[in-house]
Amino acid sequence: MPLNKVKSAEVAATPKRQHKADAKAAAHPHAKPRPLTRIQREKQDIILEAALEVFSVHGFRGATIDQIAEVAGMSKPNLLYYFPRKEEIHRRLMAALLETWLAPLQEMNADGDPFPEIRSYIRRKLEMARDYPRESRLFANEMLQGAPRIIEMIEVDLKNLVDEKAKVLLGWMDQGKLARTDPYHLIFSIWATTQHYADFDVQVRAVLGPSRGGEGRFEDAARYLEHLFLYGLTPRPRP
Amino acid sequence: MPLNKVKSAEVAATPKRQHKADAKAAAHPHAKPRPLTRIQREKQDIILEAALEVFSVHGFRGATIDQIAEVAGMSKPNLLYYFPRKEEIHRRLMAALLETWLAPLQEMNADGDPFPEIRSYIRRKLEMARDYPRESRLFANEMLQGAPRIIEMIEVDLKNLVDEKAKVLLGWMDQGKLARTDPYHLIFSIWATTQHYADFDVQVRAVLGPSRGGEGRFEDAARYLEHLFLYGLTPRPRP
DNA sequence: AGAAATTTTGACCAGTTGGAAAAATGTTAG
DNA sequence: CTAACATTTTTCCAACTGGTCAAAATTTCT
Repeated sequence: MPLNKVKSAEVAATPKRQHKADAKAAAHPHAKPRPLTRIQREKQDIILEAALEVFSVHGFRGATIDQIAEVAGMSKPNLLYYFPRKEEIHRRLMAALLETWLAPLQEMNADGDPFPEIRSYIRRKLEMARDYPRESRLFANEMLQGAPRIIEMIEVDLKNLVDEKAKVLLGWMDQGKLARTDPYHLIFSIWATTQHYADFDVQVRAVLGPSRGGEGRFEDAARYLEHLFLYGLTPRPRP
Repeated sequence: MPLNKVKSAEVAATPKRQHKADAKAAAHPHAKPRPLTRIQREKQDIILEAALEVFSVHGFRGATIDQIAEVAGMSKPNLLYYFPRKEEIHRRLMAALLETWLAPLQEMNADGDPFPEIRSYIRRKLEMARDYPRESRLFANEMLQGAPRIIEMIEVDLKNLVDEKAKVLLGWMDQGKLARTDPYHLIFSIWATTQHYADFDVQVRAVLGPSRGGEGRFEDAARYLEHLFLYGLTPRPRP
């Protein structure tokens, strides 16, 4: 018996009519799902894009289907024709997000040298914060709520990946190529410092002020982080 | 004319009856506000505590008065007797939060030596993440939404404080006591790395696993961060 | 073109939400 | 004790929410 989804055993107190698609799928569990039409793919993309916009700001509970529909430029029932329920939209978004999210770390290569590898990992994460801030906020929102909808993926896929990369880091430390520190917290600190520029963007810009809060802030951040992770704050004698 | 609150000039499309307290205050702008009774102070505290619990998880929009009332153990109308509207509760929470939030940075002392000062700043922030995770999440939630309700405080109070401390850091750098880097991003990185342990707590615990995800994780984090900020990741020859 | 399938709309619904009003119940100073 | 005040409960409401449904409009396929 699978350990998850135990909830389905609950007695359905309210008989809750099912959505057409659900009903059809239940009737013919082996019916091949009709391939998506062009319109279906296009509209689903529009909806997901709009949902990203809304969910990333207000979180799951705070976002409404009406809002998403409005941003997507369609009526609520029309939106619900493509996604039978709010949760479904969010689920799709999160599934896509997790893949994007893991990719940069996956690229960290054990055969490379630690500093180029770590440096370009930081760069990639910082670029993601710059180019996909909504995705970053969506993820943060889910985390703040205790990740109820993705905890399993975090506990399995993400954990496995980090375990693997922590070993890589340990390997480098054993070879004396990297200071001996906690590889897990090292990874956390890279996540934290880079995602900060997406999640706390308002604060960063407000504090930097108009003169330094422009696009250049990402380059400044990259330079600073590079220095921090390489040398820390101890002053070094001028060459 | 004050620059904020311009919205009151909007034509009130719906005549929206005002709350009793509001009406009273408007009628006698100089009437001295009756001092709070014991019960009032106690109940307000209970409500704020409950609101912190709920707002920190679901954000402003996602939280409901009913939820807060239930956590506070009272009826919704009863709660509304103490705080005329949802926004008011949130405002009070944020005002109190900001003070708590700025305190640790304020303690950073220009006359001290940079490393002890920075180290203990990191410690204090990490302790806050450990001891007040809900406050941290409340703050993060507000940031994710673009800080609509506290942007002014961020732009003024927080910015001024950071400007001041950035000067302190620059002073240390000029004295050669601290590596020359961007003081603003230095402060950001301290915020990011420490608050991460509150805001992304689920993730941290999931990735560390049961063996290392216990309370000890904060000590591990402190050790790691100390090393990171002091020396970075460059390996140093053994003494 | 015309039938079949897909997409869109408008009307609708039950439950939730923020909030108001008033009546009922304490509490306290004189 | 009792009048004045503070607190709590009950009832209520309009707007919003997630979601359904049948019919109409449009697109696709033959």
